[in-house]
Amino acid sequence: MKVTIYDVAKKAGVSIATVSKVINNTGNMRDSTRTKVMKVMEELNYYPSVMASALTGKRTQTLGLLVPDISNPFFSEMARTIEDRAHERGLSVIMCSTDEDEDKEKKYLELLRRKQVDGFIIASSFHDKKLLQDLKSTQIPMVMLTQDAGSLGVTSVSVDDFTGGYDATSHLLSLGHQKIVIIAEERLSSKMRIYGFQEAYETHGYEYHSDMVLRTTASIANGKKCLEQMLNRDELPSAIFACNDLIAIGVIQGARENGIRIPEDLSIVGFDNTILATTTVPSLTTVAQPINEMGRKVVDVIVDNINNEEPTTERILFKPTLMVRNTSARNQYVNKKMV
Amino acid sequence: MKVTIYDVAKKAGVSIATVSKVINNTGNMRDSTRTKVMKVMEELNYYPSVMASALTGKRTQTLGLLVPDISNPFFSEMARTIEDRAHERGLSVIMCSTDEDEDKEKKYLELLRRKQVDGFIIASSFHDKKLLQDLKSTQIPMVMLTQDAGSLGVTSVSVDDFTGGYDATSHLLSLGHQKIVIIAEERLSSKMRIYGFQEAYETHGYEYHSDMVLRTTASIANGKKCLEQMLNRDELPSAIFACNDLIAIGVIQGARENGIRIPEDLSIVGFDNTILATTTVPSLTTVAQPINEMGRKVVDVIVDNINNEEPTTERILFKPTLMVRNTSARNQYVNKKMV
DNA sequence: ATGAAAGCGCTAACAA
DNA sequence: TTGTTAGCGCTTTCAT
Repeated sequence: MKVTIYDVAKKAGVSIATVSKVINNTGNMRDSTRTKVMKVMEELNYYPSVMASALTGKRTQTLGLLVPDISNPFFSEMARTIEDRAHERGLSVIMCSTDEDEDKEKKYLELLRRKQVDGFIIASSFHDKKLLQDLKSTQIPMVMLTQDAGSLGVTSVSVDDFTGGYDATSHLLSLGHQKIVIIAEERLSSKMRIYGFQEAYETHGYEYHSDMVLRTTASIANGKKCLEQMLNRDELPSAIFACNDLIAIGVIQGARENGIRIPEDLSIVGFDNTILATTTVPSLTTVAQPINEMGRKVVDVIVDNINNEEPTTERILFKPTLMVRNTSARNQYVNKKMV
Repeated sequence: MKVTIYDVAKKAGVSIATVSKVINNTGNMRDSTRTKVMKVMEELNYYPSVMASALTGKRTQTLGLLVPDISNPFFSEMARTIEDRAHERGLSVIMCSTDEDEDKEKKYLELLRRKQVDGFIIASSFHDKKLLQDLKSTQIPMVMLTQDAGSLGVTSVSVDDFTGGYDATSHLLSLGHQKIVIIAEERLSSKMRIYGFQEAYETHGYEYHSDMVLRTTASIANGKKCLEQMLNRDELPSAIFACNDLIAIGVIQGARENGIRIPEDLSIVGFDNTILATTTVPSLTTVAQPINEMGRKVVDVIVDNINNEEPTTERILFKPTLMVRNTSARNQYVNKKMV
């Protein structure tokens, strides 16, 4: 059977209170006692039960991480740094991929609450804002990741999506592209990128039309689909700004299959700078999010929230960096004109 | 404060025992009672504590997943299917990336035991076999994933690595390559792939030398390093079989940077068939592991183990599939001879 | 059909 | 310095 604190106490000839003290390294006692107890714990291969200790009001030492899809490299890279930092801070993490599905959001949130996680890191956008509101009212620490909390009044760690969108678009615009399509997701972060897109258009003195925006969800297949859709409608622009690398890769693949040369016929800029951006050919021009710093920061913030009474409501914005690689080039049409 | 079973009982005007029964859907009681209690639970927003219930001998309903690195697409794709299936079966999963580091292996194993996970899925290879032996002796259900349990006598879910190695090598050999280098990891699965490699050599009537084997750990950077190392020593073969896609991609990148054409000058075969295999150019010839089926199966096996007294010890082997794409081609040298 | 009470493994006063 | 004891929120016999 499982070794309990009683077994240790008995074998060490002390009370369970004493054992508890050595486990938690609290209280005073003779050195010899501490040593003896530790020795017995060792011998018995004793592991204190986190369950039991959590039940007495201590923490469960686990974090809930909600992401849209852990198999999306952006989130798996993020998860990795979160996991590492969490472990450094003494916490484990339970992962949940919501697919941004309303039922799963609810289900996983409830599940994690039942498991009494010490805090939530929410990188998945919620359809039902009320769920988040409810969660907030429970006082369980929570931090939004990759999406500004905005109205919710909750701490968030994200990249400056507006600027990212602006930079990507400016890059394309200054390359002579005038007809650019932005492929966005249905999330707040995409919305901000669209605003950045719009702002860049206006700054450069061009006119922005809302029909430059295409919506989809993050996957290679969907990126390809968008490209084909444009092709069928004979509306292919000279450049595409995809709101994440997965979609961008899909566009690249679709282009290749249809004999469209990149970047000669079509320029593409992605977002995230995942591993995929460097392994594709041509390598992908994309907006980098500082994944490691963000992952580390989000854990530090949630740990602070767990340890302090007062929840913070700061909105932490990281700086995006445009990584110019090989899928973006000067608009041929403009070139010809100039020649 | 947190809503407990007592709050529900009080408000519903029943005892906690009754509430417990409706939670677990056990025992008999008047329909009206059950309904009333459920209504109160709803109103109070009551979530039974998994902690407390686990303490009374029930399960924690969580699985521990040990992988080398969750940001490796192979493992993140695997984690995704595991997570999904686990949730379907009512379990959550705590992820731990060990980096195949001896200290982390030990630390995470202990951590997960303290958290009383119901079972372990171990996809990370352990340096210290004794840890695994100890774990096994605790009777906590465990399943090895992507590595045959072999001597341990524990259930395992893996791909037939020997055949995978054999197929990849045969493919290359029959393409006229005689000098092939295999880049392997320090894991059991790699070892089996090497044996498959060796077997293919022998079957095809060629001579196998142990200096055809290079060792490294899974990363793009390491793959590139291996390529450069061969280059420096002027020992570049006409084909390389990398034991996973990450390494293969690194080799491709290294080759490109050094002006080596793929597949004209160098053929490459990877292993795993991750998302990377399709996004690189040329697309990667690789040995596919049925990730989804494996992930699903491993959860089903562990759940069975949790529910039954008797631990199983079956070794489940999935069939690998060679995906011939564009990084492997006929050896030029042989071609010329034939012409 | 319902409830009282013991106990799961641990923590934290409070006593001794 | 060490031990006693009352919970923590729940399950589960065993009474009623």
